[in-house]
Amino acid sequence: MKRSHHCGELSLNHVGQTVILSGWVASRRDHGGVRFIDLRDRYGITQIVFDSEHEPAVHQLADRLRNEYVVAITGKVTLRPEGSANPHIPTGAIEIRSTSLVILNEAKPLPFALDDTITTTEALRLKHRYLDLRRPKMQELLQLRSQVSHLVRQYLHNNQFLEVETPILTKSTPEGARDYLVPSRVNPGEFFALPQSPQLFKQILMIGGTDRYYQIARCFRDEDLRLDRQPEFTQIDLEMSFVDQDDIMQLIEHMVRLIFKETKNIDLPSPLPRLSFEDAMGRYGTDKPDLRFDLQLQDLSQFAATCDFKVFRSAVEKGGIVKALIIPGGNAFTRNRIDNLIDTAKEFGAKGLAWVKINEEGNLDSSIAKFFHPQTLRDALPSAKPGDLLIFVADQSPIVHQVLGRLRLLLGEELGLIDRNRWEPLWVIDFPMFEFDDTAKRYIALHHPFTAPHSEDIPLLETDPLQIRTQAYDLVLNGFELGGGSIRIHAPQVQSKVFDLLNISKTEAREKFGFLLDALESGAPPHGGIALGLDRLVMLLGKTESIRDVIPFPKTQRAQCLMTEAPSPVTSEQLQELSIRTTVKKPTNPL
RNA sequence: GGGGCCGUCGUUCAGCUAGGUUUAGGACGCCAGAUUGUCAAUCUGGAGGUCGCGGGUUCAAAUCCCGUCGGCCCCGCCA
Repeated sequence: MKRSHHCGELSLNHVGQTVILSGWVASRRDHGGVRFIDLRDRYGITQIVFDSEHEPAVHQLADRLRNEYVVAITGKVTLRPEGSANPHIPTGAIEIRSTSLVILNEAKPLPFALDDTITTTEALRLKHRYLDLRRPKMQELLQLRSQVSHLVRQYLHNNQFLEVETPILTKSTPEGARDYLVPSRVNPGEFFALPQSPQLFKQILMIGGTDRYYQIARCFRDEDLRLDRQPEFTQIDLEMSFVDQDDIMQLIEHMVRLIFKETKNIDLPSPLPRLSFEDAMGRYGTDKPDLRFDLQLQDLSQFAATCDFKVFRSAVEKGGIVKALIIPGGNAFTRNRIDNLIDTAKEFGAKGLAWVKINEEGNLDSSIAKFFHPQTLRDALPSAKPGDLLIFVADQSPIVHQVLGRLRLLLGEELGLIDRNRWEPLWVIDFPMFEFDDTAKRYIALHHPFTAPHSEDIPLLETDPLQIRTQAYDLVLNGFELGGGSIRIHAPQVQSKVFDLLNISKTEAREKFGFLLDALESGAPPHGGIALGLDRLVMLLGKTESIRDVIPFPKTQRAQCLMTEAPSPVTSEQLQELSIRTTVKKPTNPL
């Protein structure tokens, strides 16, 4: 019995036809003389009727059906009786009057109900992922993900990109994230690493004349997990030769716009807004601002430098800054709520949080109000209104930005300022090339060490490296970093200068990236690229709150797969063959 | 490495902050019966947990204490 149709496609147009459907019993309703089941497959749900009057034998057999039994059904498509149509499902106008039923497989009672209003713990869903995946919502997300991948392939193929696979077993580069290591049996004591990204290979491909490369690439990072971070994740990875920053950004904008239009009929702005790293940090306190609400950081450093409040003045004298958030309606905040804000600010790294209420009469209401001339403060914060609460952080700028940036997000959430139906993509550009790590007393690369500086900034390599801005760009959507890329360094002298500044010695550089350095000296074209997080993109498009919902078989926060119970101990024979001994005290050896 | 929340029948939740009134309760699911128009079907009946695990306090622990395991969220980390 092969199915003639899917469970989501039958309608009034099919009335009278005899069809065969297969699928799972999603629910059953037994009225004695007549029994109903909802038959579900990937495409939808169709109601099946078993009638004792016309088909007593089939009706009798249907008594055995239980949830998630797998069945094949033959029957005639009929119009539902007057008043019993179900407007909630696409096939709700019709039903199948079954003339034959084959039970293909039975199913044990379920560990959890497969509703879309699922209330069970995620752990249970992950353990029984094969059941969880049957839920229409999960099917929809899988489908969405597939559709996005397909659109990406189609679009890039149409733009002369070659899809190239790069190695999964590759070389460990201890810079950056921790590597997943894979021992090599035939090279005792030596290890492959799983790629954190195909970065070096795609640059090599450009030097190899590939011109345009892409890959939907699995990447691996052995770091701690988060809501939007998994140890293995997928990137839309691409690289192009003989292009500049704008070429790549435009290509990606077109692609992302296409994806949003085709999958969700959403029109993203064209062109996407751009914000410099400096402005993003200054106004939003982060390099991935959520532009769905305003609540910008207000710079009060000038005001602070001349005010009577010592905390503010001395922060500025020590080279720091003072910034504020204007919380609309915050005058109504209770003392308790403000205290909570202060505690939160301290958790985020602030030494304290100053606050001033502007009461309805426009007067300042605060223990520190006496230090300020009300009018001077109002002049410094022209958009503050009676009824608002002002909160201030005074410190070195990274701390001020971090604290206020995170308070901004928190307050945006709490005050309901975020419109869930808005899509606010933007590019963040002109990242600094280096940061100075105070504890390690050395420069570290903000992006990665192959990122090219703006050509006019190259002389600064010799004089003032912290002022160098790069040809790097991050695509940000609703506060999530969707991806980032850059024009790469193709001049070997520039590359080695960068390694010098990063305190990577000639021998070290040779050991780690010798092949790339050789390649750069062998006719490297100017090139650049980008990588977009496919998982995050689908997560946002699918309006689901966790990256785990768009990864069919994700890991828990402890980096474990609850279904397969990976990772797991291996036999001592396996370890011996690999010349490996663990230092774990009580290895729970399986054999 | 650190902080927070959580763990009670298959599921979800109540009971815990006055330890005994709990043979641990409700709902969903499950099992049986009834039921010819439901789609969260309905009605009647039934089975099912010793409260994540270990230890302690106590005459008495789901309830208090300590430890431990697991899940989630966050900080660090993620060039």
